[in-house]
Amino acid sequence: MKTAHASSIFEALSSEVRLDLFRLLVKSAPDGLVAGEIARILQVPGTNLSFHLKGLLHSGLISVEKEGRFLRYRANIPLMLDTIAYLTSECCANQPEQCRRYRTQSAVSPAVLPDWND
Amino acid sequence: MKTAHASSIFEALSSEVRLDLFRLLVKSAPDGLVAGEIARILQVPGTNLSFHLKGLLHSGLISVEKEGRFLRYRANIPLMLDTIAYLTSECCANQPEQCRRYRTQSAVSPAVLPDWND
DNA sequence: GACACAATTCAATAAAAGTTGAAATATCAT
DNA sequence: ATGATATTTCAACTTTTATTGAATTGTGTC
Repeated sequence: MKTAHASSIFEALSSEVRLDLFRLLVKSAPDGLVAGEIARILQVPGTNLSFHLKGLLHSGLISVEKEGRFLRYRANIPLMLDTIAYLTSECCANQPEQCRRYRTQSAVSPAVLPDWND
Repeated sequence: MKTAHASSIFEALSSEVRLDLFRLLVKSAPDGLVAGEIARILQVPGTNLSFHLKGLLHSGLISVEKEGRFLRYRANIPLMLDTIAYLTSECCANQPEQCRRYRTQSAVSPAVLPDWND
């Protein structure tokens, strides 16, 4: 995976609306959901949902299929697996041993992380 | 990991400059690099680099340590591993079997992906 | 055909992110 | 103390992203 594509995928996941949306589609796999259902579940105005769906589509993280007058969206799970593989390889580049050393620990002590309720 | 933190991490990785920066720090682990070295390697003006370093710092993906008049930055690899774990769990939520089915395939045929040279 | 429904596009606006040069802060060397 | 170096902060500006209501497109139903 190229860096440009990877950063576009992270860009797509960088909004809480879009992250929630993608997670919802993952949970709804393999059937997916039509736009109206998504809007109702996520409590997002349709026009705004379209905006975010377009962002996810552009990254390739979701796909769409026409179904009568509905549009059905699905998560592109293989691409997510590729993204995970990219992250894994970038994270451990040149030193797989280093990641192995960390793998059993927790990420970081709470004190050094920003407060996510701000 | 909370959704808000996860999306903030993806936000941090959503810029190619910051993604390159993070990858550079991963390759430089565990020593890390001081700001000046990063600026020289990545060919980014110091003032702009500071801006992006702050973003990565805020997400928790990198850490900083004072070293005389230098500031040394390091990748927070455990947090990246947590992020990978988050993605893995979100991606396969409620259907680990589905991800297993995909794992040996390639992500998607090139035709349905946007052109990343645009 | 006329009407209702699903969803998008458009236009306007508000808010946030990115970039740059100049100024400020802090440390080291003489 | 003075000057050089490392890095950040500040202020101004440009660009991009997010949100919303109104208008548009396409499909199904009567």
